[in-house]
Amino acid sequence: MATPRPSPAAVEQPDLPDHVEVVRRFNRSYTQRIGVLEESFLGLGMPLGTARLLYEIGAEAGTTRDLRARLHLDSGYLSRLLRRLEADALVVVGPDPDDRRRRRVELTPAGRRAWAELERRSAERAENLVAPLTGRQRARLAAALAEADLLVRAATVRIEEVDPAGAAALAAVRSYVAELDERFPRGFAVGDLTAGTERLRRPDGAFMVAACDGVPAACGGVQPLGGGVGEIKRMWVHPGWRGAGLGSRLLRHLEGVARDLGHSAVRLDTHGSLTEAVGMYRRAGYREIERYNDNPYAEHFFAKGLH
Amino acid sequence: MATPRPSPAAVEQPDLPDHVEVVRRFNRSYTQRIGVLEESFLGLGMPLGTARLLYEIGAEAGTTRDLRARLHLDSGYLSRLLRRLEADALVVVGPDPDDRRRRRVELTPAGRRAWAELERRSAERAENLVAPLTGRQRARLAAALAEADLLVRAATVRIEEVDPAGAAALAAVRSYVAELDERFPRGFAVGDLTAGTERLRRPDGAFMVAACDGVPAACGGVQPLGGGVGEIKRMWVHPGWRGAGLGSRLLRHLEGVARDLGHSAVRLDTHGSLTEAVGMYRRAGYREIERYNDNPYAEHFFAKGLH
DNA sequence: CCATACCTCTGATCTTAGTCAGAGACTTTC
DNA sequence: GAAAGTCTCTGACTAAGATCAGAGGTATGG
Repeated sequence: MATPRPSPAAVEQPDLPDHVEVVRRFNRSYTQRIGVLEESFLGLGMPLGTARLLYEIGAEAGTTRDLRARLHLDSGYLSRLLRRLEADALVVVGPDPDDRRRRRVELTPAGRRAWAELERRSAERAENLVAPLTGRQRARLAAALAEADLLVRAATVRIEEVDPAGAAALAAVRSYVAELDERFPRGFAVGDLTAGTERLRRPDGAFMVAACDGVPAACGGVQPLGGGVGEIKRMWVHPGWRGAGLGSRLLRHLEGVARDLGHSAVRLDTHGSLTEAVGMYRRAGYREIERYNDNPYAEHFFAKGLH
Repeated sequence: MATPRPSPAAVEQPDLPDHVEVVRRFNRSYTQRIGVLEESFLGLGMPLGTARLLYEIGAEAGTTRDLRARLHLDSGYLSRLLRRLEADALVVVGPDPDDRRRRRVELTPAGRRAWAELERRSAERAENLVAPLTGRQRARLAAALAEADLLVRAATVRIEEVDPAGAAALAAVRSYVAELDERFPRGFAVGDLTAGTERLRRPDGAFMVAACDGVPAACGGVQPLGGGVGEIKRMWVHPGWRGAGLGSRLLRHLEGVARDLGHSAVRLDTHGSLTEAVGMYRRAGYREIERYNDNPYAEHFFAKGLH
């Protein structure tokens, strides 16, 4: 955890330097120093939009549809940009074998070279930034940025309701059971992941996934337990995201969903080896109760009223 | 200091996550989430460039020349933007009394209202970013960003040679002697700040200032002491910048300047109450020597050879 | 007080960014 | 196999960003 340290501006104007002010101050100085350079994304003799598109294709090839979603571009505009890249022989556009209405975009060898050059310049910029710092200061900067990155990403992750048997949900649940299998002393018997998902569906249940850049970051669902009680199931947070409050946020969200579904209380069970989870439930106001099911993997049972 | 924590990506791709990678990763996620919104700088019914200009004028009125330098704009382009703001009655442009070739730009009351609205929206954006976080996490984010801000700013400060009797140098030196007066047990007698500045000029001396956004962050000079020895004088780092390595950087820079000026060693004196400075000199390879002058304020004397 | 340098503005011109309606190709549904 | 829906592309267009040469004021040094 970084030591709160008076920033140069705080010294100048010593009035309430609350969290919002720190964020704004950082935005200004950082975007001025980095963002402005970002705009000369290239000097590759290519306009910004074109370069960004090339960079995105290089990161992961896909259909024009994917690219439009990733970069928030108009279909006509994207089409034009692609034609430009095609004219420069940096990409090839062909029909998607799966659905021939769509078109797939891939880099040519020349495109890969141009992409590598963008990569190189981007890395060079980052290197120039840290160059004047000593090793210790670089480590401090890296630690501070990594911490900020985690929290900013966690703050901007969107929790979305999905089909509990759909691709997004199953990807998250697969990570979940893989971790259980690894952490439980005797492993975890992986059954059919789609079994029992009907109860996690409307009208009596729901399932949520929080994904970041397509990678699942957290998931969890509510299913009916009868008697106006809901049960929170399959709650999981990606190990890399722990400590950023994503779990508490998701838990609060699930409680709200349970309330909307008409439940007046929620229960859940968990294994003792999931210490972070047990701690989080306690902090969130859950009280430990007697065993309420015959789940062989469960050791702790919690409940909370939804007033 | 923030705990190095595996970021979500580091979990996915566990290969060398060096400092450059952390910076690049942060750039991507941060600019995607903040920078993109930054572009819709407002939806104030005003193009981005115009809004940025209005914002800059509001932050500090000045001549068109200043504004051009601050925003890196072409003179013709700026003129056009100003006319637009003038047409909307947000600014008034008039001749600068000091030099009637120049023109001063100021906000009208309506302009101040528009500027306040920009401020409000900018703060709102920062608030929305931290809104999903708990109080503890907000504090962590603020601390991490403040730390990163300090280091990034320190890394991007440019050290420039200036006239030791010029405005930039005197502003820094004024801060320097004000601090000496405050920290020395019996105060510091402030004389004429321009006295003795000739020796800090070429060909035998030099004076450097590191300024950030017009505010002096650090200063220091070299003057001849005779016998191929240079003396480092008036070295000072703004209190808000200490701990970011700016002092060591400046010191190294001054040693390089002294070498270029033909000196083979440097000396300096300092007061015992400036503990940070004493520590820094020791870390930079200076060894304590006998008193070499009659400076009544000096208690410690250092020297270092310039091989 | 004249020559020179400086400063801002205007007009002309160009590129980039972004939007929209509709044509044409393909897929799904009934 | 026709109708309806989906997807990309084209043409037409607008606004914004950016640059340049030169006109016409204003200062400064001899």
